[in-house]
Amino acid sequence: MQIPTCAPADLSELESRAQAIAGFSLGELADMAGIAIPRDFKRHKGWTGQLIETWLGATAGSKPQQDFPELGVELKTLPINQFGQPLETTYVCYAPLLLPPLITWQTSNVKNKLQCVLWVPVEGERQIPVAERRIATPFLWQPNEAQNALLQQDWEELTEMIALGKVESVTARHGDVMQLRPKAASGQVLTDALDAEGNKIKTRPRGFYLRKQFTSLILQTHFQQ
DNA sequence: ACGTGATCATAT
DNA sequence: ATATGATCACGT
Repeated sequence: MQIPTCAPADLSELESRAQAIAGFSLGELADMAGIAIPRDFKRHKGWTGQLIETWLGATAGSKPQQDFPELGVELKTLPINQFGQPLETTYVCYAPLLLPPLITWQTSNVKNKLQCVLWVPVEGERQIPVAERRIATPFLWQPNEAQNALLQQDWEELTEMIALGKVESVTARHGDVMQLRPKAASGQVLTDALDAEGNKIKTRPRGFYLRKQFTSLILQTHFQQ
């Protein structure tokens, strides 16, 4: 098995590549790719995601769009426990705090990113050495009507808060399936936002995250069928 | 025990 | 500074 040298030409090629790495350990995949394996993720938090990107042929780099733009697919690795339940929330995208005036759910980055996701569940329990953690079964997901409605509802609630200049009163407790949380290198990083009077303020950058309960439902729904 | 808020590495 | 890849770790 070899690292692909180009992006997958179509959806079936992406799916084949994903199925091909299922069952392998992170150590095996890293060795075959000539990538060093960290002892833990304290200083290597995105390591698994980048390893899987390499194996699937995603273009490296940080673009505000999908990982496979020509296929309209976003890649997400998801750390799971021995029962197949998510261990972490899932980052979706940066949250604009100075809202484009005509933004709607339909035109939002969240909707765009979540239209089609290739989920790659990976064993993530800290007791398992990084090299021994295995890739579970990857699968493509598109939100069904109910899931889409939940996401839209949360996006609209959170976006309205931002639009009303109430970013700083939003906590991670808002949102049923998706939350807004700080997303930065440290608590000292500040970006522009608006207060309730429309004045520019400085606040911590935020990102949208999917709650574990929601990604757990996605896994359950997929694997029960 | 768990989720929230904080944090780490890297590219542009 | 923005944005990607996320997990860490403390307070509740």
